[in-house]
Amino acid sequence: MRGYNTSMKLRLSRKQSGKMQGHPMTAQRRLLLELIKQADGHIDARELYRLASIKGELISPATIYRSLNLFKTLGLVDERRLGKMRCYYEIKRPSDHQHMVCNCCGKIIEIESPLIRKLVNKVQNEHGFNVTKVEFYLEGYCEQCSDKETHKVVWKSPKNRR
Amino acid sequence: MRGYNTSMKLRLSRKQSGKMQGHPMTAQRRLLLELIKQADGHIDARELYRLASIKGELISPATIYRSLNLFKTLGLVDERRLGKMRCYYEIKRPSDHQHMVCNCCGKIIEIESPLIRKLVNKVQNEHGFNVTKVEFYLEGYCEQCSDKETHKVVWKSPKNRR
DNA sequence: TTAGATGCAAATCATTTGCAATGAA
DNA sequence: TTCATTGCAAATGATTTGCATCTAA
Repeated sequence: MRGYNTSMKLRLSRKQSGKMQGHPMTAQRRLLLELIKQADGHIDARELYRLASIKGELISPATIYRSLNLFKTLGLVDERRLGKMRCYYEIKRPSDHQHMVCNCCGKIIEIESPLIRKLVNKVQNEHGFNVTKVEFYLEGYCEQCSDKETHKVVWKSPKNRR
Repeated sequence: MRGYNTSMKLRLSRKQSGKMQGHPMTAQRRLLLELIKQADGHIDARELYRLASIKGELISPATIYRSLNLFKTLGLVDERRLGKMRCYYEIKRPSDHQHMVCNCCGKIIEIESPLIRKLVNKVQNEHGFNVTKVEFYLEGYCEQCSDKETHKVVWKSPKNRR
């Protein structure tokens, strides 16, 4: 029995869809999914908050984390922890791909190789282990940064460590 | 093994060695390294604190973390983050080995395969990326737990999540 | 003697949670 | 209507840091 909010409230509540696998599709969830898609992979909670804010849609951190957890549960997004950094989220894709992060510029490079699948299968058979998640993560210096020879300096920067 | 110490102070300060690559070898550091060695891999800060306490040697968390960081810098230990869990430490070893963790019982299985090195080399060459750290981590269910069919229940337990 | 280490408590940082208010279906 | 979601603020839990006090070399 209340009308639309004119101020900081979410504008894009168009109710463009019904439920989401049994869970209500809210404006916040729609926007978050949207942002994750647009981000083209590798976006974190903080960045989602920032982008939403820029769009004039303030979503509380609690909601962001709760939504991300829901998306994970529903299999809509994948969560990756790259190094000691916070978690990154990306729309779930069928292909196996892993990541490589540059310590210097922070660039994230995706890698894909049949060797990964092969390795997982091998391990799975040898140990009778039922693998549900594969995390192959490489850290180092990308081509450009390897030339700069500024590693040590930047590598120590708190900015890159957390 | 307990109760042989009356005061809370560190007893084993025998100054059994000089410096440690330029850094003073203190009783705390000696004990921590000792514990990490005895742990036979995969021990975390909390467990180190607990084990030290049991021995009657109270080492402050701050010192534990500071020591672990030093050990890492000196290349004495390796730090691994297994899943969302806290970091685990192990004495540095020459061989490449990675880990597989059971979601159900928490067991940590080490895996080793020439495929890993092969994969890293391949990626390195293809992308001109200078790899400094390899983290290959598998999550799933070990042989025993796969049979139990109690996955869902235990899997959700907060105990396993953090 | 003295640079560097320790302990303590307070500070960070990411994430979670309790609860009352709000909103989707 | 009704139950799930949201926002807020407080709680958590791991790790870090400032500072005064110790201690290895």
